[in-house]
Amino acid sequence: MLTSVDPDVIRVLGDPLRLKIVTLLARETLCTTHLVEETGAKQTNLSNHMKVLREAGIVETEPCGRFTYYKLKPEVLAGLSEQFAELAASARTAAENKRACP
Amino acid sequence: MLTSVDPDVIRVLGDPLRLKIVTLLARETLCTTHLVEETGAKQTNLSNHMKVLREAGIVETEPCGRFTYYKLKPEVLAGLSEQFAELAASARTAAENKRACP
DNA sequence: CTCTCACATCACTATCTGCTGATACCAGCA
DNA sequence: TGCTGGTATCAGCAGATAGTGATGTGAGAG
Repeated sequence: MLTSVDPDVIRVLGDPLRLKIVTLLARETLCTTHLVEETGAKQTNLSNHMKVLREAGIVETEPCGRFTYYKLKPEVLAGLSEQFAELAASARTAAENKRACP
Repeated sequence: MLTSVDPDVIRVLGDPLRLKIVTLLARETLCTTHLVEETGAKQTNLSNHMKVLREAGIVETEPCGRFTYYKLKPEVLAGLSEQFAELAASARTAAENKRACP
């Protein structure tokens, strides 16, 4: 089945800074301070983006004393991967399915 | 290797209407008239989105008389799928890689 | 040739979105 | 209990973006 991908998750990942955050978090679990160092972005800006990522269900927070650790939810990325794979597979056969000119 | 995904392609796919177009094109090759029928969007609006999709390298155009057929480039979607799969795989091991609090 | 139709481009507007500084909140430490 | 440092929230602004109507272009049909 061609389960249409959720536009919201993709839109959230479409921002360059957020995608960088996700790439960093794919390597290790980090807290905001680390992300500030790695990305060079302001803390406020990062906090906003982390909120967006959290509300999109892409990351989870894990308080650790005064720090907040962020970890990726791999199943979300895996789901995206699968849905894009389905789209790609379907697209390969779509070349012959040309609807007649109206 | 953790090849970072291209934010531009993802951002382009993040728009609901564009994602719907891509989903439709994954099923069959269509021209603008068909897309207007299927999506209910104005022709001008669709033309704008098709331009964005074309410039992002996601679709190809194929003139057919007065009509313009759009077809997906499956390799782009397949590439996305692969990159998200890599991110997901890396994220699964990242839970243990917790950097120490600063 | 002229008209029609499919599509692209232009100009404009309303809205959204990312970034920032100021500030509030909250946990641990002295 | 007051202080400090890490994080979240708020308000505001500038730039980006989606949508729309008017218009241009180009290929076929009559």
